[in-house]
Amino acid sequence: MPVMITIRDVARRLNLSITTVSRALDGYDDVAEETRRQVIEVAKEMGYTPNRAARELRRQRTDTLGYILPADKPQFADPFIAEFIAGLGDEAAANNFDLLVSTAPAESAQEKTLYQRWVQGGKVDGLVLNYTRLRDWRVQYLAGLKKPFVSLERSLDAVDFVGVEVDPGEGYAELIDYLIGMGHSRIAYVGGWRELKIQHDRFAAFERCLNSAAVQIDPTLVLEGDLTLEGGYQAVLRLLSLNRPPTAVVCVNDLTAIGALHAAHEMGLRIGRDVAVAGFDGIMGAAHTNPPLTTLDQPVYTIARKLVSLLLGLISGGEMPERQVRLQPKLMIRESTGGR
Amino acid sequence: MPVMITIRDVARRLNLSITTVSRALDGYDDVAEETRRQVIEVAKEMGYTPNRAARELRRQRTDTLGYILPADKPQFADPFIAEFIAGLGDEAAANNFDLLVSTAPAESAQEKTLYQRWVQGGKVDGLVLNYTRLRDWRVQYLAGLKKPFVSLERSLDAVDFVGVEVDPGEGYAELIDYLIGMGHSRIAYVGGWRELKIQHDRFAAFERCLNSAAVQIDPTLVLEGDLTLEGGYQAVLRLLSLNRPPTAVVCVNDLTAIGALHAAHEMGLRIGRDVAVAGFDGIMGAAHTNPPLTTLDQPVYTIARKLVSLLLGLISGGEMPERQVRLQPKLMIRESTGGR
DNA sequence: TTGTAGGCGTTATCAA
DNA sequence: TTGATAACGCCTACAA
Repeated sequence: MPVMITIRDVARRLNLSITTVSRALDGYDDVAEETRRQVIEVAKEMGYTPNRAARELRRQRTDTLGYILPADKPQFADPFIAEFIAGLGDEAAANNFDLLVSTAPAESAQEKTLYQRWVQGGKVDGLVLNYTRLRDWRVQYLAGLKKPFVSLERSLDAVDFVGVEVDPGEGYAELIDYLIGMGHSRIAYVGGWRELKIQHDRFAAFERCLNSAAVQIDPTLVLEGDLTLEGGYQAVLRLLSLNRPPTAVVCVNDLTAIGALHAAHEMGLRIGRDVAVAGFDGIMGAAHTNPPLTTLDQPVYTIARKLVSLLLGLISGGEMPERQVRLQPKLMIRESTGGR
Repeated sequence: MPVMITIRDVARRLNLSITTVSRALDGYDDVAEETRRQVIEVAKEMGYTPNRAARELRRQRTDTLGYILPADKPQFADPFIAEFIAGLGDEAAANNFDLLVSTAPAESAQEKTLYQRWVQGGKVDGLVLNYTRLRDWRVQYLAGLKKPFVSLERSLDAVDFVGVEVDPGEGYAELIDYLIGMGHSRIAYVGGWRELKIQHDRFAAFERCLNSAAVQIDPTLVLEGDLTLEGGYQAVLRLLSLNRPPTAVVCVNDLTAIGALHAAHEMGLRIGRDVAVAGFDGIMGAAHTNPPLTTLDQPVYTIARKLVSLLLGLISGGEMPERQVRLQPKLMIRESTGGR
């Protein structure tokens, strides 16, 4: 058993009350300067660190934020997730908050148990959601308990939405215009789970753009992946094996698109010439795929920091100068679609 | 402020004492079956979850394990780390423990503060270390406080070592034999920070193998990377620009090797013919690089689970049937070195 | 089988 | 400027 040094030990050593020690360390101004100096010195020398559990119990807050990745397995290897978590962690740390991260399959019993443990068990002061579902029990649950949360993309359940939204409309308009300009008319879409807000929004924008350009959407060219590399790979293998395969594949995210690159490669196609591939996200590394990937770039890291900053505002309960942030992704044209 | 439901609320609702409720929920056998049934039902209905802070304070343990990734930035995108953390998390979860993860640059003040906060502040019951340094203050610190910890690779400071070690000796012997058999004599090594135990051990094994095969080591062919893709890329660009470039490059880990593949690709070399590249780790995806990567495969996920299982043994303080686990990596020959 | 009461280490209120 | 004291919510020896 490691020795635990408590505030009592420090107080005894200095012949002070624990009250004074506590206040000296917390920077209250009703402590004599000399006393404070001594307290800080001795505390440091003794290696005293306040006990988290005790402090949390007393203060009724944890200075901890939570993020539960909705995935079957921990997909930290997904660069989008890695950037996202890095952003959350950095902004949290910058405000002296910890970030608790875990994983649970979307809509699973496990997911509900985990949220309940964290929320009702008081493990976190607030939560960040992403991969929001159109109807999202998490939103209803948290809103019902008045537990602070923010989300990337608003769910239809969100009455009082605080978070960040990325509008795919203009970006897709640009992308589709460009693809059509390159002579494509058989354009496929590899999406994600249909309940996902991003899938819904992005595919709707995609449809809208094709319609307004009077280009037919062939239903056999619309496939559902799972946002992973493997999903993109499998879907595009199928697409390219069709009698009349597409000449361009628009993917709901970059990972899917990278899987698409693999598939096209394996089928012996020249990417950018025989078939065009585009992604969405602008993850680190998208510029360094083979060939470099055309994508709609959104500042994932910055978005994550913004989400935390909004969440902290919500927790502290003060005035919120802004409650929603709306962004446009930026089209990055690279060789996977034949370049400019 | 979200409503917090405490054990008191449940007790009041049932006209029972909190003692009885507590014992009913914790499965003590001195509770009437009927009482227990009611308690469980009402607790569930009210959405009661024990307050973590209170429970931890009372029990003087947290059922939480910690892992601090020694890196400048969160490198969750590193597949080795992703697998490692997944293993830690899964084994922890299987034993009803949480896993707390954070990042701090090796040897930084930030690293020390974080360890101190977690250890002295009682945030975690035990810690997992990897990327152990030859002289590692973490080992001394934790051993001094008698705080349970395990490590992947033993530090020279570890008096009473509990953890997993992977011995590169035999694997490298096989690899070097094979490379020499393929006609290579100018073999480069791209390593990591020299204080790292894995760098020390792997490079020592590499040297030993070349010596016993009476192959000269050209010092200009030994470079220090940083275990990242970018580091491997830069190092190999330099190597291949030498007047007398190497014909084979052995890398301390797979990520470095993948960077090496990029560099060789960019220099227009045919990998596996003009230059051979080998890695170490056997990360997911190593078999799917272009071309597939020859590597020394170690079961990262399993190692991580084993580490946690050892740590839990240490924490519970019972008999430890095994305190050290030693493993041999397995040579996987693929096209990046020309295949068989 | 159930209840009473003490205390885990902190912070905050109030009095000295 | 400092100190005594009462919670925070839970678990558990001990008493009933």
